[in-house]
Amino acid sequence: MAGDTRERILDVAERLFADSGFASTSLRDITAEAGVNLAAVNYHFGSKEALLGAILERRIRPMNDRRLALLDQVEAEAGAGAAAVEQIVAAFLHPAFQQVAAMGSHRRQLLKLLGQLHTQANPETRKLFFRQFDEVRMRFTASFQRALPDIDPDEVARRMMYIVGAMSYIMMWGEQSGHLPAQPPERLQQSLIDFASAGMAAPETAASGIPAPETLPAGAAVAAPGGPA
Amino acid sequence: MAGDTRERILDVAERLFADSGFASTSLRDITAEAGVNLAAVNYHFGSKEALLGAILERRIRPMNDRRLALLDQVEAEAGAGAAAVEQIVAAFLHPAFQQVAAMGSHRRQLLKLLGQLHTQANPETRKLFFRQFDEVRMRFTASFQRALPDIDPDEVARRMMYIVGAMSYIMMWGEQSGHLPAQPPERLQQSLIDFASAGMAAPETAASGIPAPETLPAGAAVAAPGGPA
DNA sequence: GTATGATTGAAACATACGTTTGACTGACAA
DNA sequence: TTGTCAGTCAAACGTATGTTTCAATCATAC
Repeated sequence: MAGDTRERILDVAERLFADSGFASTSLRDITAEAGVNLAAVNYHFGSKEALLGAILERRIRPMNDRRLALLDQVEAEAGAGAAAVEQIVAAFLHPAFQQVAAMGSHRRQLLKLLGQLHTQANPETRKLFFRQFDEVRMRFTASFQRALPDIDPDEVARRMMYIVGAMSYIMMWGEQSGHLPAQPPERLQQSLIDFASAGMAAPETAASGIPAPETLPAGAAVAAPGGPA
Repeated sequence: MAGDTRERILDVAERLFADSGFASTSLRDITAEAGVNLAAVNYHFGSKEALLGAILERRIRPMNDRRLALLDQVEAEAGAGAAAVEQIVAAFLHPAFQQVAAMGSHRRQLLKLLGQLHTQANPETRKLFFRQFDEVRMRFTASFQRALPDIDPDEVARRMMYIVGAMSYIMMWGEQSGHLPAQPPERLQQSLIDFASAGMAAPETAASGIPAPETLPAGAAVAAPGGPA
């Protein structure tokens, strides 16, 4: 069992972190379930925090590499013109769905982990990690802007965030929502591509308009949203 | 200081839970910052977990009540016909933005807390809490289905999840993303309404289509997305 | 004023945590 | 055979945790 201990720790820790959160999962939980000694974590990774870093590294990097490769293809096929919005969206979403599918029964874990990153990991782990997304974000934003010259560039960037949010949410909670029939991944992916592409290409509303509910008489509101705190 | 201790605990705990996570925030952190005795939490709330429940109750219920009230208005104005998609979307999103705005400098906390709920709180707190969203979800889904009779009802429900995901994500991370200029809340809300309305009303792609990247030669992919684990 | 019940206070409780230690094991090279 | 060294192991370290205890305090009603 050469690199075996290390791998078992990674596998088990990934699952437990995702299920119960980073802070709520103890090294004793992990090592017990992995059948390794408690000290093995600090021996192989240095600290609990570094273990989290190793888990993220192992999963995220290949996914983002594949996103960039697909975007290269899409843009190459488009030649001098701009790529179709649906194609760019698909290049962004597909590796994530592929990743989740590849994790089999451990679906959702990667994304649950990502969601926890923001609040659980210490700032250094956080920053160091999200830098991995920077290139992906910039390349895709640029490609969208080329495909949608009429949309304000900042608005394009915001809409990319909406897509990330929608993707994360459906992957985390979609299959355990209960009130929705389970879907084959390809169908779900197509559904999200439909939604995201239409949203990304939506015409912009002029800056003036506050939507109708705001203008309705405030008396109809039920309760103030809590104190000032 | 009658109900004062209780309120101060709620305020401080809400902020610390949101910033550092439920498990990572100790009762000593909370009570020290609130200037109350350590035992006050267990006296007033019973347990740390129950404190979390009280925090959520205080914030979520008014927001959801307001959502339903706005939806009532929108549907009343539409009379016999179906309400406009944008109006329904706005009725859903506006109370959330209003809530966030009302929290002033503590923006994001509510939603960070919600994000953590899934992994941090124990299952009972979780279930008991998300039942608060059931009525909102069902009423809005029904309204959307009436406005979009051509879209499969399940697809409508899925798209509602996308909207929730996009909203949660932008509220949690939008303002600290760094690479996006800060926006006045009304603009951000309008931006999200544009995106969400277009996505909700998007035409459905036939079940057959797997998007283009899937069909590209697999050799172009960079790396397999990690092992089977 | 005094009794009563709610609230606060300081201290302790038992447990769980991440990390470190130092002895031990096994494989492989000299 | 001996030496080396990465890896494993049981045990302990110091600290932080949520919770409990019980005396002290406060407001209020009699």
